[in-house]
Amino acid sequence: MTKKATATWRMTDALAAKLVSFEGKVRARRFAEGEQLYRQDEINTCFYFIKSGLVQVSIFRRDGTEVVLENMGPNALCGEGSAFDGLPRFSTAVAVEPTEALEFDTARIESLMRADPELALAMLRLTSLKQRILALRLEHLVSNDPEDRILELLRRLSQMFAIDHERGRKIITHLTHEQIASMTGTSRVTVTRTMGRLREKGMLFIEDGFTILANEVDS
Amino acid sequence: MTKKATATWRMTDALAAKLVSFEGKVRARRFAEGEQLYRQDEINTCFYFIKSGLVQVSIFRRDGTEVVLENMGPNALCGEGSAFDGLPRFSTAVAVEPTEALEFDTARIESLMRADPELALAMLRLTSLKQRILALRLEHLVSNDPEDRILELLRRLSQMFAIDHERGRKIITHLTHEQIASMTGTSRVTVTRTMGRLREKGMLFIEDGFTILANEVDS
DNA sequence: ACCCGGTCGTATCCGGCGATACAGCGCGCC
DNA sequence: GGCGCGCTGTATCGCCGGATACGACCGGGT
Repeated sequence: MTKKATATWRMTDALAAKLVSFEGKVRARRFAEGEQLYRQDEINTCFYFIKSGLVQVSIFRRDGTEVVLENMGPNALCGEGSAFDGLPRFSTAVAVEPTEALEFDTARIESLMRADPELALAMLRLTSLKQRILALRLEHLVSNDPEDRILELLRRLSQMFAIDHERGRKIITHLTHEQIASMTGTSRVTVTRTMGRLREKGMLFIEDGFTILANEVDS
Repeated sequence: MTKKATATWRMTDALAAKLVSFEGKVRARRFAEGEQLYRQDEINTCFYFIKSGLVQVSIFRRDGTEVVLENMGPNALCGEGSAFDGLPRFSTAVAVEPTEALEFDTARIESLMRADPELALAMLRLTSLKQRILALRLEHLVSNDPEDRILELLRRLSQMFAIDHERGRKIITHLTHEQIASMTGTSRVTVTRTMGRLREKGMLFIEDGFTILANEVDS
């Protein structure tokens, strides 16, 4: 029941390799637990490639509630959204574990891209992936059915982190019901209720703290 | 009460100019009303810059319901999401008016970007903007309050299309309640109910078919 | 004039989610 | 060991949005 490794996002190894190759050419940074990489509403032009640690990216709503967008683990990129369009950041990123990251500055990215034209393509592929994930989350959030919302999250985790298991795909990321609630826009109670129902239906199993998504449910 | 000009998205002029400058270097295409630019689940590598016309981008859910992502009007880009990551398209784009577009192929984009390094940067700025819009929609979709969901849409339209008006910002895009419902994940009935409430509260006015968003509501 | 399709307004009913409260439980910490 | 904290499982209740149905209105077409 390791509490660690709760990441909910990562990129393909090829893209990660491309970004890692800039080690030495960009600033290396370390963030302590609880330190912010960037904060909602501020304007700056940096984005971060996470080498190790864990960063929670979330939006704080007017009413004070927090919407968790992702937990970015090793080999994830964050902050590139507001780094490029020059508008205030729409999310906040805080390290929930000690974190090592590479800091790219879009003010200097042009010269980096000139030196390595593949960087631009890699970035585009990556932002495209993020766009896809966001659109799919949207698709399921318009539904008010919590089962739908939660299954979408589990399927995504299954694709990104799960390993094969006799009864399905074992998701090696552990999220509390409260975290799931905050990512799916439901209440904590509804998450347990819904996951209970899913278990009864045989779409889901719990084994020593890990969630197993039945194959036939796995899209 | 023109029925036309129902676009819900456009980009800044500077970015549009950059893409228009490729006229002649990429394929020009025309789509008849009802024709599809691309279809959900298929794989291909093209994306489109819309010169004139109107294209509806939507996701069809398993249960048959349709989630409208955007109505792309002149100076909008669509399809770049699945063009770059090589995965099946997550949305369908169909021309709802006769449409002229420039067709970019990511298979050839590398040479285009080499010829004009600014293209990559323009694309990144654009996908970043889309990421922002999607994230903000997400922020409000997690809320189950229809008022919240609908105001988010209206604010966005206000920023993109509205003109100043004595009582607020006049949104020159006309959407039916049904379209709003499909974009906000509520029912048609709830949209009229909610907009009625907003009108009573003085946050909203209707004038010859156009919606006016009161200034103090305009974020 | 007539019909008709699309849109907006409104009523009723039902189901299910959110809020709240509380009980069991595992784990870590003093 | 004992205590406390965070997580999970349930119960109750109130409220509100979805489904459905129906009527009014408007514009276009024949």
